[in-house]
Amino acid sequence: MKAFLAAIGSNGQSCADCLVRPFSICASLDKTEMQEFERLSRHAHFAPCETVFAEEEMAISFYNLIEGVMRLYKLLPDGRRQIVGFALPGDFLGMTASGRNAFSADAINAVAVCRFSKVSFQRFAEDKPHLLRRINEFAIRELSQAREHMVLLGRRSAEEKVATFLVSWRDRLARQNGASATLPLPMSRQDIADYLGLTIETVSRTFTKLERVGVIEIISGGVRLLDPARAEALAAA
Amino acid sequence: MKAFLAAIGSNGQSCADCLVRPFSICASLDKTEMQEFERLSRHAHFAPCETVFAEEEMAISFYNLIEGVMRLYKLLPDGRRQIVGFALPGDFLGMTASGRNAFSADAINAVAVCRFSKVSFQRFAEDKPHLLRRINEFAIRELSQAREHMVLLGRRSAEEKVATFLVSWRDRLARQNGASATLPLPMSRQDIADYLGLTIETVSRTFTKLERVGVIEIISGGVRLLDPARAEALAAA
DNA sequence: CGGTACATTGAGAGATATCAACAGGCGTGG
DNA sequence: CCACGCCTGTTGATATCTCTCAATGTACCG
Repeated sequence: MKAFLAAIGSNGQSCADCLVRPFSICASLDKTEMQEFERLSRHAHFAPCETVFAEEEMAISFYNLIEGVMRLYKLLPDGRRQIVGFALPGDFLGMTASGRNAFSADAINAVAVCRFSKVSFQRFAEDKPHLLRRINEFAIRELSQAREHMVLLGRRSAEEKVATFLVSWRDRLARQNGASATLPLPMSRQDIADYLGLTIETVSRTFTKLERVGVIEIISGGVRLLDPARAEALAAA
Repeated sequence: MKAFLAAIGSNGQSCADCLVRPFSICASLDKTEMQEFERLSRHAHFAPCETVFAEEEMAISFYNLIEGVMRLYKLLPDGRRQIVGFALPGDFLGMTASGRNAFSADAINAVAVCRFSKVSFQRFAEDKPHLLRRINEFAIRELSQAREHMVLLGRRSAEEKVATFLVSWRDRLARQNGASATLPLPMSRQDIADYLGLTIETVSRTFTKLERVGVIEIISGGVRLLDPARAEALAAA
């Protein structure tokens, strides 16, 4: 299962053989731009649970996630946590409205990123409308995901939340690896709970329930989607 | 109270005396660009409860909201509704990832918009990186609001939700009209409930409770914030 | 083999939803 | 100008879902 997720992404040193390029903002760059762009970037690696950046911190870098999964979250003063998204290879992080990060980002498993200083990135992007448009598309896609998630958080039951999560996680992974009934879930139950606005116990119970009715099989490090049609129905659109 | 909200925005025919320009994407345009831009736009008016555009519909226009308040919402197949935001004068609507609207938009009170066909807008914006960047900023700001709202939906109690809503609604209005203890609430209790992921009864009870403890006074068409500090404390950051 | 962190399961409490009745404001029409 | 009806909002009683607290189980790692 680990190998499965590790297969997403690239350990290559060069953009030329970067496996996530087609999914990343870099896909908008031509060969020459790419070479210039490559010189601006530094690879960085993070171990599981390491923090890549924290909320409220000055945001001085952009990141292209090239390998691994990250959790993006916000904390309330009393420690309650809401995970606002999981980042997968190809995702672009670091855009802010205020200059400070709007959320924190941790590595869930081993993570590799391309890091760019904002100033050099912005100088590079300045006169490249195609890159700006691509970044804009990414922002709009995230916005659309965020709104979809608001519906989940505000209006769905626990069962619908979990089913929706599994189905859309499958769909996201499928875009990179092709379809599979076996879903790796590198994040903990607590992460899933904080993503869905539930407690860990409710998530656990709901998983068990879905297994009992034959929709999923709980396996080490993930689940197998035994009855995807049923799961989609439970997700209620 | 109606006059209060109507004062936001402009009935003027020309961009030159448009009151929302400094808040809108137009602020990034110089005088010449503005004049060209003006020729691309058509004013349109919507009566309370009229739908400006609907989810899933092909999105062929962009909109600058210049007067009034709109509710932006998504529906589940069984009719459950989640309001993903309220739009105020200056807000820019119509960006999509897929070409289809990700949500529906209704006028709450009398609404005036500048409407642009996407094709002419995109032709106009093509070689204007400053406009692209401005639009990008708007998208990122919305993204940041969306994530803040996820925290509210997933992790806050009813009382915290209502208090947070009142405080941030006040702050949004203050940005346009200056601070005031009197908050117009042009949206219905049902709208507020669907925004906060609650039922109308819970919203009503919570308003009453906040009034009983002296935090607000419920008045026709809105509330008066009697104890803003207390409201902020109840909002839990 | 024991410890620790994570996950599951159970019992009970509590917050919010649901169902139902009532009140108040506003416009309409007599 | 008043009465009626409708729509929105409020309040109450009860139900239910999810949370909380607690115990047990399980996998991984030293």
